[in-house]
This record gives sequence, C-alpha cells and structure tokens, in this order.
Amino acid sequence: MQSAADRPVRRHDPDRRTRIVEATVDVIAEHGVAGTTHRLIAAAADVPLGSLTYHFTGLDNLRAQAFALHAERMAGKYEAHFAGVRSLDDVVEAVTALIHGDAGADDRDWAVAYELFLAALRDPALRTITESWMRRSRSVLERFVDPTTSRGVDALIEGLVMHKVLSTRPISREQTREIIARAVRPTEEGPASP
Amino acid sequence: MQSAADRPVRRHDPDRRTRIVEATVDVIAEHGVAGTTHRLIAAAADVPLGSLTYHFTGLDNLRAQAFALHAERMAGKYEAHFAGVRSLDDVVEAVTALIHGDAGADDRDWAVAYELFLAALRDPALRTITESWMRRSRSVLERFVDPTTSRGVDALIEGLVMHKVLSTRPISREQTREIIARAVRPTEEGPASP
Amino acid sequence: MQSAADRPVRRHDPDRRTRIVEATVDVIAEHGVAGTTHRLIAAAADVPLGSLTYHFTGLDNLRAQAFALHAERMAGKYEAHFAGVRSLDDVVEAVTALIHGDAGADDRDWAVAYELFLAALRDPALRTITESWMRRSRSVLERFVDPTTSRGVDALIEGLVMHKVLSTRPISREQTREIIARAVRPTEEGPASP
Amino acid sequence: MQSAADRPVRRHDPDRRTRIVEATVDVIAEHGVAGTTHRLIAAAADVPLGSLTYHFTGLDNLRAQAFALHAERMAGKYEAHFAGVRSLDDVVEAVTALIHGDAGADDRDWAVAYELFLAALRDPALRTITESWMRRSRSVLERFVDPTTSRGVDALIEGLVMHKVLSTRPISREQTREIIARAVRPTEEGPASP
DNA sequence: AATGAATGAGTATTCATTCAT
DNA sequence: TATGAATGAATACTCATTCAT
Repeated sequence: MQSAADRPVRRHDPDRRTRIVEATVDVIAEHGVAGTTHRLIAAAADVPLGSLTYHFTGLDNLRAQAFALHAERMAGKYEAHFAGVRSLDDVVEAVTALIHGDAGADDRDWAVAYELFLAALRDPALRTITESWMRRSRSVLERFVDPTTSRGVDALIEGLVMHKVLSTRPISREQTREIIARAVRPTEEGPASP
Repeated sequence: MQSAADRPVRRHDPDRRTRIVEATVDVIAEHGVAGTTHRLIAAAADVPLGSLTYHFTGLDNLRAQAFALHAERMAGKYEAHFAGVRSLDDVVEAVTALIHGDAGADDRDWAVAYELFLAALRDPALRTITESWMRRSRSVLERFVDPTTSRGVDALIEGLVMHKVLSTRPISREQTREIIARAVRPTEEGPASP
Repeated sequence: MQSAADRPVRRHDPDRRTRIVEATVDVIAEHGVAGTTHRLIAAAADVPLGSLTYHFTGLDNLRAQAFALHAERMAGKYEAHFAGVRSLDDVVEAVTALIHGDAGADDRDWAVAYELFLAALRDPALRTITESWMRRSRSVLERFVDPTTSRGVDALIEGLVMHKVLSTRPISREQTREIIARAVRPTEEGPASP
Repeated sequence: MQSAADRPVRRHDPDRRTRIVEATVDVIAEHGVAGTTHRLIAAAADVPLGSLTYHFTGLDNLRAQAFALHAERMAGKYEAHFAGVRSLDDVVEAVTALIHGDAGADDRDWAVAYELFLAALRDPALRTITESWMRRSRSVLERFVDPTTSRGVDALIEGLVMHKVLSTRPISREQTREIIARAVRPTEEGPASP
C-alpha cells in the first residue's frame, strides 16, 4: 500500500529529523497547511509513517518546526540579498528585485510565508517565529532608512508580493520600482538614514 | 451538538440560503478555512446538516459564495468609508483609520480576507473575487491619486494590516499616518535620490 | 439547483405516469439498479422531484413497474420477431439474429434484462415478471420445437448474449448459428416439432 | 452494531487482509453488490471500519479483489469437478451435476457470479476477471469437445443455472441432462435440417 | 530504537422520503 | 392536485495517533 516495501531499510540515518522538517516545508508549499498530513510528509521525506510520531510529538509540533526553518531561511536570504547594498538607490533596486522574485525567494516560498502568517493569526505560539523574522527584516532596512520608513517598506513588500502572486496579469517592474522609490526616498522633515 | 435536537422543525424558512452563507463567513472567521466543516456551519446557521448540501453543491461552492459575500461587503465598506473624502489629507486620514479598524472592518474581517487571499493562491477560481475586490479598491483611490500611487497605497494597506494583526505589541497610529502620508503625497522630484 | 426553474409549468400532463416509468427504464439502462435514484429519474422524465412519490409509493414500486414494462416490451419484440418464422431453419436464423442484436433488442435492452434477473434473484416479488416473460418466450419456441428443446434454446440465448456483451473480442455469428442449429435440430429419438 | 464494542483489540492479525476479502464475498452473496457497504463487510470480517480503507484503496478495489477470489475459486471447483471425466457421457453427467449444485457451487456461489457478470457489464476493469474465468472453463471443456461445442455448453450452463435459480418451480434434472446431451453429442450431419 | 498495522473519531456527501405550501 | 424545500440516516473515506512487534 505504501512505498515502504520499495524503500531499502535505512539503519543509520542521522539527519532524518532534518529531512522530515524539510519535507514538511515542501508539503506545505504544495498542499497548504490544510492539506499537510503525516502520510504526505512521510512520502515526501521517504521515511516510514511511524518515524514522524517517533521524532515529533505531533503534527502541530512538526509544522511549527517547518515554519521556523522556512522563516530562518527567508530571513537569511533577505540579509544576504542586502549584503552589497550601499546607497538608497541600491535599496530601491534590491527591494524591487526581492518582490519580483530575483532574490532567491520564489512564489512557492512566499506561499509558505503566507501560510505561516495565517497560521500565526490563529496560533499565537507561531508569533515568535513571525516576530523574529520581521525583526530581522527591519534590522536590515534600518541600516539604510529610519524605523518608520523601514516599517512602511516592509509592509509594502508583503502587500506587493501578495498582489503580484494573486494577480492574473503581470505586474510592471517599473511601477514597482517607482512605488518603492517613493517609500524609501528621504523626506523633507529629515534624512531617512539614521 | 445539542441545538439539532432542540431546534423546532422549520419547514418554511425563505432566506435560509443567505443565512447559511453568512454563517459560513462567521465560521471561517473563527476557525479558518481549514477548520470550516459542514457541521460547524450547520450549527452556526441553526439548520440541519442535510440542508447545506441541498442548497449548495458542496463545501467548495459554499466557501466560494461566503468569500464573495465577504469581499462584496468589504469593498462596500471601503467605498462608503471614502464617500466624504475630498482632499489628500482626507485620504491619509481615511486610510489610517481603515488600518486601525475605524472603518467598519475589524480584525475578524481582515482574518477572513487573508483566508481568501491564501485560498485564492491555490484555487484560481477564487481569483475573480479577489480581482474584482482589488479593482474596486483601486477605483476608489484613483479618484484622488495616480494609478501607481494607488497600487502602492493598496499594497501598503494590506501589508500594514497584516503586520498589525500579527504584532504582539500595539502599533503607533501616528507612525501609520506618516507612512501613508509619504505614499500619498504628490511627488515632483522623481524617484529616489539623484 | 434543479432544472425545475427552466421547465415550464405543465398543468395538464395526462401520461406523466407512463413517462416516468419509461424514464426509469432509461436510467436503469444507463446507471444500473444501484445507480437509479429519484433525482436521476425526475431529471430524465423532466418532472419535479415530488412528482415521483406522488404517483408511486416508493422507489421499489417504480422500479418494479419499470421492469414490468421492459419485460413486456422484450417479450413483444420476441413474439414479433418470430411472427414470420415457418421452418426450423427459420428458427435457427431468428434466434441467431436475436443474439446478435438484429431483433430490436440491443445491448442496452439486455443490460436492463440482466438487471431484472439479478434483482429478481433477491426480490421474489419480481419473479412474477421474469416468469411471465420466460413463459411467453417458451410459448413462441414451442410452436416449433418440443419443450425440452425450447428450454435449452431459451437458456442458450441468455447465456450466449451474456457472453457476447461481456466479451472484449467480437463473437462469430457463424459459430453462434452452428450452436443454435445443434440445439434446435431434431434428434434421432423423435421429431423436435410437437 | 454490537460486535465492535465486544471485540477485543486485535493488534496482531496477520491474515486480516484475506479475511476481509472473504467476508466481502459473503456480503455480496447475501446483500448483492448494491447492498455491499464498508459497515457490513467490517461486521462480517469482525474488524473495525478503518481497517478496510487501510488495507484497500476503496470499496471498488475491495469488490474487485473479492470478485477475483470468487472467480478463481469457481474456476478451481470447475476444473476439479472435471478431473475424473473421461468419456462424453461423463461430460454430460458432470455438467448436469454442475447445474444442479452437486459440484461444490451452490445458488449462493452462482448469485455472486451473476453479480460479477452484471458489474463487469458496467465496469470494463472487471472484464479481465470474467474473461480469465471463461477461458479456464473453455479450456476444461475443450479437452473433450471442439471449441464451438465448448462455447455452446458454457453458455448453456450459464443460462440454465440462471433459469434454475430464478424459477419458482423445481427443474427436472432429467431434462437438464437431455439438453446437455444434445449439445455435447458429436454431430456429423452439419447444421439443422437440410 | 524503529516501524507499520491498527483504530475510531471525524469528514463530505447522497438520497429516499416527508410535508407545508 | 402538485411541488420542491427540508430532513436525517446512511454512505465512503481520511487521518492523527497508538502500540505490539
């Protein structure tokens, strides 16, 4: 019934735990939180069903670890993406690239992110993950702009990506850049940089 | 669980269909799409289980109608909220109020909206609902600002609300107003710093 | 939900009863007894759902009447098919034609017949229908052959048709004729004709 | 209904799969394909409901396996029944005994067979089962008679058994033997009367 | 330590039948 | 007289979790 018979017995398998968590991220990406089952994860990770409840206390636990892994990776990509950024023009370009999928995060990654946001809406235990991710994003931006601008740009990224993945028509990159530029640009009241 | 036995037989019930759709919105708000079951909806609408599949072809169908109703109402509130707006200052104030829940849409309403966005990500059939909603929001804003600004403000609303409902600490309304003001304010200088 | 809204009100509809029974035969042919529901019949007869339980005491009743109608028609076709038969050679030809679908009864008709046989196996109330049908078939054959031969030929028809509709490869008409000929042909012990 | 509560937990139960398939044959025999439900099968096999969908992908799958088992057993009985047959007279006697239930296959077995035939009429996937069964029956008969005779005798068996189980009056064994004898007896004269 | 068979509470859905209109 | 909304018991099936091996 399962592919268990086909799979060779895997006696020594030290990073099975990790592989299961990674497989869970994949399953969430493909089927959403609602469609994420023990069976699908076990198949994706190529481990026996019992292995999941042996290594994790339950599906909630596994899901939380998958979200934590994903948030950690997304934040890492974000930081790496801004590593070479110097000027405000660079910031505008970097954020635009981020939104248009040129920063290592594709639609699939963003789908998992939105799954996390929605799950966190209902399960406060997941807020520690979203908060720490957001804090890291803000820290990166605050190297270039003031906290208010940072908060605005961060929200803009979330909103624009959401609109981009939901839109049936392609979004103009030029327009995205213009929007970001307005949000990033220093204001009369004082310089944006700290 | 208990209401079924207590409920008197209700042979004539002309707006039962509508009541079921409304109950579905409530259930999605409270339990999320994943937790939305025929049983919960039937209990919320105070109708027997069989009534749901009599009036609707299935749960997908019912969910879609609930989302359509919710989007319609949200768009209506949005339009009503901007009815008395005249100046750009009014726009800034209106958008800020919208984000901070002073425009008829509370956290619960936004939760349903995000459920819709995520569901639309996986089910393209729901895109017609999200697209029409977004079109209406843009139309309202474009009475005051250019299309690019409109797209930016719209994305900002979505992102800021998301951050607000996910944040464990309160968000400064002043800061929100400032972010909106920058996005709305007319710009002569062109993008970013020269 | 139903097509009821599309259908014009049919105030005077004297042969609705008959039309429902005929629609039931069609539904059995297409979906089998197991797949025959009030809803399908109502749709096929283009009558409102409530009309079925108004005119018939229940699904069993309706099914029985449909089977009775079908058996009556099959027997009629059988008799008509043998009307011009004179010699034993004619009998062989007539029976062969019957089996190969050249006597007004196609695979669909035989499917309904087998549905009836199987239903009669479990519901003795239907035996009156099958028995009367078989009696009429025998009577026809006994105009040409003795009762034993008649019983054999009758069984042969049932068995050969069954094999024909179940076989994935075409059945040789020549072979069928040869088999029938052997069963019909007079034996040494005495003439087959009465 | 009651057995579930009484049944002790049966953690180790190596041939449960087989027992379920056998129980399914019984249920089909007693209630027909249309009346064969997970619940009835589970009760007959004395296993919990969830056990069925654990071992089988669905009811269709289980039904198909039950039919395959039954066909295999029927073919086996058939072959065993003809093991000692030498002369054509023996053949006539063996076939007669078969029809009158003296060959290990009773009315119940034949009911399942007809259920299979009817199911195969609608579901071509079951044709492999009926075809392989018929091929085996023919092979046995072809040890004694030519293929055309074999096909005729096979059809005769099916038709006569059907008539026998449907008839409310007993069928003369003498008459059956006579019919079989005519079909089996070698023929030099060629078809019908000249 | 690791597994996969086993379980039962839960899910969506179908449908014959009833009955107020 | 005729209807179609309403009902609830029954259906197939899913799945997180348990636990003997």
